Amino acid sequence: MIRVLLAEDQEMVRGALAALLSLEEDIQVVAQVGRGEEVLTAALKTKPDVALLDIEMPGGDGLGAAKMVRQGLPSCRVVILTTFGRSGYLRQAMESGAVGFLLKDAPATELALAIRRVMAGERVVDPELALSALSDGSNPLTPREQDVLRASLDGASIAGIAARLYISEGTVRNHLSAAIQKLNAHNRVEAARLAEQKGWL
Amino acid sequence: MIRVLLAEDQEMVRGALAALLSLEEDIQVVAQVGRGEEVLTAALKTKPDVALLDIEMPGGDGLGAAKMVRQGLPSCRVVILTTFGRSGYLRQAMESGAVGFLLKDAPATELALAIRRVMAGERVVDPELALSALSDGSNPLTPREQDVLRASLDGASIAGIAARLYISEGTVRNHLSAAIQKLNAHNRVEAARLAEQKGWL
DNA sequence: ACACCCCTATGACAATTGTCATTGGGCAAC
DNA sequence: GTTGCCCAATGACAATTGTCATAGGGGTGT
Repeated sequence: MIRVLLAEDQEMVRGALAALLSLEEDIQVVAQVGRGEEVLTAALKTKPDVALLDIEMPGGDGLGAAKMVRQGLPSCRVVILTTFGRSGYLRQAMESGAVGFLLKDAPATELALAIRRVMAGERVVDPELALSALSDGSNPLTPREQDVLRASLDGASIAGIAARLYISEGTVRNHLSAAIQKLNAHNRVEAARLAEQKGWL
Repeated sequence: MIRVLLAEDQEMVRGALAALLSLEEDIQVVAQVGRGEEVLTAALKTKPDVALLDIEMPGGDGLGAAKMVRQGLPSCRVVILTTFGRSGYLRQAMESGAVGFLLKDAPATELALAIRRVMAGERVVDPELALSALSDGSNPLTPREQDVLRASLDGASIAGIAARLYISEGTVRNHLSAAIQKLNAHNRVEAARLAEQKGWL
């Protein structure tokens, strides 16, 4: 019996995935959580064989949770299950010690298969996504550039960003200008959109 | 036996929801589709009692599909199941003839309950969301203002928007300026974000 | 017929934004 | 200890963006 921990913030989706997995004879969902920070605690308590983690969650994302699980319960294999096929996410997931990376777009039948495959010691990654992660290269943005772009996402003004980050407006404009050029964008909004799309923020 | 049509673009979520519903003795999923344009055809062929529709789908959104189902198969009750609790979505859903509006954040147990309730002739809407739809009022934006905001979402320049809509740059700036004021924003990006968040685009 | 709103457009002005050159401090690699 | 990178800052300049007044055409409703 494969013991699975399920982390996913949308309750209805989580419950539905649990129902899906419960149809499999050899799989048992032993824990369900809806927040990143609850993952490790639940893992330590229930000792699952596989942790199935969403990335976007309140209270700490699934990538951070993956790292903590690897540390605190090395016997547990981590599989990321996410909506977005962002190359940066895949890269971070692998660096965090995940052995699987699934998209919610994939057929429902893939889920149980993937779980069995990681239990058999294989890695499970959509080959197309793996390719795009390679061709996209790694994140070219410095930490500060990521900060200013993240702060640009909701339409804040330069003055607003500067205030939020406690730096001068000129510095904000310098970072933005650098990011815009690295990403081949024409303004900060496009740059922020591009960076987010690749999972670089 | 309640016959249900399921429309949801993420295959894994769709399959999982189907598994969830199949656990109920009195519910049967008779059709599954992943695109808006497939909804009506499938509904006419399988004559479901309830159509469970996601909003964001490729090939025509769930709100348009709801209207078509109401027209083509009046006996079928439409329930919207969506990630985003946007007041504009709720309003449009009701205008499209939906009798239920569920969030994917809601507990998984709610789903079957909601289906049974709409079959009993009730309407099912999150009360909190209904309130915010009332307090938000209706969409204050003119069609053209919505166009320019939608075109602003991806960070296009004024020149780019003007080209896309075949109007002069000056006109674009007029529409944007009007929208910014109506939404109490400080620039077009913030305005676009606010409008999208309310389901006004 | 008239009022009203929407769309389109222009010109002018002010404010914000993006670019570039330059400086200086801190830190890590070699 | 020198090189290189990141961060922060300033000033100046150019480009883009937002505001406002104004105006004509088209459609709707009364």
